[in-house]
Amino acid sequence: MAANSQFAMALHVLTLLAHSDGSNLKSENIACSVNTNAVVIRRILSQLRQAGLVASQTGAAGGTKLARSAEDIALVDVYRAVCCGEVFALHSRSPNQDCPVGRGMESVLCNLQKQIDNSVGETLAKYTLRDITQMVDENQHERVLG
Amino acid sequence: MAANSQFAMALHVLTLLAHSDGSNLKSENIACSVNTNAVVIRRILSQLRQAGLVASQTGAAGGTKLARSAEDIALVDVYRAVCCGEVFALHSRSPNQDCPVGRGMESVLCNLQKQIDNSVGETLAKYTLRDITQMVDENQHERVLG
DNA sequence: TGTATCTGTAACTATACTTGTTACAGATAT
DNA sequence: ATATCTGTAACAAGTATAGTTACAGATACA
Repeated sequence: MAANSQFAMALHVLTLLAHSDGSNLKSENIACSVNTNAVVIRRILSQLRQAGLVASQTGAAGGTKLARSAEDIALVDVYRAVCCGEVFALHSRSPNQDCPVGRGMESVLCNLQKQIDNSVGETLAKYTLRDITQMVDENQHERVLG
Repeated sequence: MAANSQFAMALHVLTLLAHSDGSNLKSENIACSVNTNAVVIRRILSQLRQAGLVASQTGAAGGTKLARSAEDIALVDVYRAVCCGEVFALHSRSPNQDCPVGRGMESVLCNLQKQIDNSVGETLAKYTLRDITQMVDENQHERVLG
């Protein structure tokens, strides 16, 4: 239990929801496919709900379904929803401001961080949830590399 | 002390080395600018050394200097050297293989992971250590966004 | 040759983050 | 009413990163 796997789990969850078109899925059933606890799933669903990607219903016969069609959910939307964090972190302690290099590094690194985040976002914007479901269904996993 | 800031620190270290052209820098002095412990710096230098980016000398009057000129060190080289890890992690437990979606997710996610890593690498390949030192020197931090 | 100074690395601690788990209040279909 | 679901708080466990201390080994230099 180390690195953040929320994006991976979120994509898995959404793929399941896309498959059960229209009907509510229970967190318990989703958890079974993802191989984790139902509460972990509900936590992820909570973030996806706040991002407007899914809609949940409480009570008996409740559950969660997609709030938009799979074609209208880009992977970057999922990425932003669970906000996995940055590719690299800045210094945990600020650099020494008495040093010219230390003084200048932070803003340079911060800008670089933003630029990398943008390129990740652009890559993830190329694919929709529908692309993922198709790859999972057809086992045409190569498409994601082409 | 949370996210991996080794790439940020490595870039800071290399920028300092690029400034002291030719002469050895002591880990203690580098640590002062980065605002951390000398051993933390030596650990990062160890990785940069293995990647052939710096050269160290033990003993009195020892220290570390760049092994190549700053123009010949691309940021992607630094990124690979400290191997910060992936943008997102795969499931910590494998998905349920009895579920069609669970069975298909892993390879799809793995391919997506590789593609993202490639786009990060391409972005970082655009800049060299010289670009960083210039931005730090001239405070033309905007360049990294242009 | 002896000493001071530096690196390289092991070992340990502290901290923080992620996940897993239990528990329970609130909502809702039947 | 009751069974069944979600939402969320609270806590435990595992792990990664960074910080720190300690010390062996290398080397310049008096």
